[in-house]
Amino acid sequence: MFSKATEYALRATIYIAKKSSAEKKIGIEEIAKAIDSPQSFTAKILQALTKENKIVSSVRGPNGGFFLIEKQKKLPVRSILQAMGEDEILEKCVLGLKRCSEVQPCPMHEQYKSIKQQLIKLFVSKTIQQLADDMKDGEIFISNKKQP
Amino acid sequence: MFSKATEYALRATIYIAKKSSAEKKIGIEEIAKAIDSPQSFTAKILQALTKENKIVSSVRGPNGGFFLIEKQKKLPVRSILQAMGEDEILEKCVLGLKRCSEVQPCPMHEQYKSIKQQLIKLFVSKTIQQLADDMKDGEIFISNKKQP
DNA sequence: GTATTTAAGGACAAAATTATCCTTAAATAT
DNA sequence: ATATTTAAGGATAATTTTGTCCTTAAATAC
Repeated sequence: MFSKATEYALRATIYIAKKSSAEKKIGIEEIAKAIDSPQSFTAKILQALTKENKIVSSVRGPNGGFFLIEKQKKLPVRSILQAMGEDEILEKCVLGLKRCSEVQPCPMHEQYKSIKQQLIKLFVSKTIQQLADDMKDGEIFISNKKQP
Repeated sequence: MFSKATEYALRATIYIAKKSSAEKKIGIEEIAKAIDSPQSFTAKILQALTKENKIVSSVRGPNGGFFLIEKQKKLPVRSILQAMGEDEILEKCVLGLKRCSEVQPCPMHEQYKSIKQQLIKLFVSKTIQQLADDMKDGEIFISNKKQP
């Protein structure tokens, strides 16, 4: 569905939301290990998400790292897709037709329509915070390692 | 959602299903023009779909070209994804986690589950034939050109 | 048979994506 | 001030995806 970059962006942001706060920031090394992603590449991605502090916040130096302010935690998950420039996936025609629409529908359009709407709704209604909160019980994970 | 290659594969196969038969085969030039795809690249893709005549049939020489036999028209759309090696997209975790499952769900798993099921159902239940048939009325299209 | 038409197949090129590494800048601690 | 820690940023490399072009093979037409 999404590119690796966007998958890493989603996982990293959720992990940061869960594990950190303005008081307890979190470093790139821990993040990359936790979400099982290539560290340097993930750093680049977080750099993008941190641009203008849109999705993620960061500070440099000792005890520095990444974190989310309250406002950022309340962002819909879709805003991560937008920041990654991969938002159009949710709107796109399954067959890749530029003109596919209600006026000029492709053969999949009618049936795919409701699935698309649900996808959009999911990514708009769920906030970063909510996903992080869901993990609190320890029954929901964001790692590729086998849970004990 | 899908790679360009798979988008072209879907569009080309549907177009062939609609426009051709064992009696009236259809050439790569017409196909590529009709579905608005790069001709040589599309040829390569059809080559793959024609391998072992799995999804598409073809013959060379004058009046040769591509076509579908009845058996092929009845294949589910998903078989095109499978032939393109992109079938896993339907099953994959949205966050790209290898271990995401009912036992070890990611934070999106529960909500994405039903969307995934609908996606799979759509691609399994719809046959190539059905998509081609839907276009018969001239109210459903597979082109990027503006309809008059 | 020879020429023509059309897909098959191989080699290669361009572009995008994924990934690494090194230097720079900012913040803190001493 | 100096050293240390950590993200920011730039350069570059590897891989995958997308795309083109040319030759070969098969089928038909003559």
